[in-house]
Amino acid sequence: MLINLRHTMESGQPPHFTWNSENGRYWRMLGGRKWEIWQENGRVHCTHGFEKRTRELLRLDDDLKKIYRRLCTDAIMREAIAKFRGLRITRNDPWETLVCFILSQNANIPRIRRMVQSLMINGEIAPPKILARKNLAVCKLGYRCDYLQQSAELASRGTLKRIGRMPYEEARAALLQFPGVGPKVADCVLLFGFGFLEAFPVDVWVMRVMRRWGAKNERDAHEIAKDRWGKCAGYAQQYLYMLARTKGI
DNA sequence: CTCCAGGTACCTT
DNA sequence: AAGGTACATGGA
Repeated sequence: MLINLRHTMESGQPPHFTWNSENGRYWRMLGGRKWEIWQENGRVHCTHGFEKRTRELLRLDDDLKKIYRRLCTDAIMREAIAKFRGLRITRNDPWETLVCFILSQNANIPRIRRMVQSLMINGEIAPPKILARKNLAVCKLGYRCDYLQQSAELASRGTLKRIGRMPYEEARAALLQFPGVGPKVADCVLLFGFGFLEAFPVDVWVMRVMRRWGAKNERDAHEIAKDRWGKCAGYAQQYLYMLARTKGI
């Protein structure tokens, strides 16, 4: 099984904000139990009883080799794949993903992580109904606080459950109705929360790389991504994001 | 002090 | 349909 756990867990995806790194292992609480994941001799291990959830989180059923064959048609992508070989897209809880990326705007990863951690109860992000009426002044969310609480209100009506049953385009339109959710955050939630691998979040880093293919704006970037990578666009995005960040593109 | 950080909402052309 | 700006907060 091809996977690099560190690249996967520490690449700005939701686990980067919701999981803890300790002694070379990763852990979080779920349902009052400690869920631990680690890698030895290439193989992924997890706390007994979490095998199915681990498989889902790390998308171990994705055929990474096949995805690479689709992506590695040019030098930039080949470089990214060589550098971050084994990086996988993760599949996370939609509500937690929505919270992470509403908070992500105009913040860096350490700060996003702090804000997310401040919203946790028993190791899980507080559910919509709680968050909607909780006083979040001590959480230092800045202007994102209103977005979050209004989105929590909307989510508390089962909206995310319904979105989960929609096709990609419809789900995207529905997510854009949430306060504080624009194109970038919507695509992150579609990719990391709902598992749509065709989603292509365009942030400042990805946009910088996409200029190499002639993209002048976000619309261009999406069009190019869809043409070149189709249902693998989400994977392409994650590799380009990591490459841009480490190379300072 | 200024600039920037996995953007969005809102206001002008 | 594009382009510009304010927005809280904290670290460099």
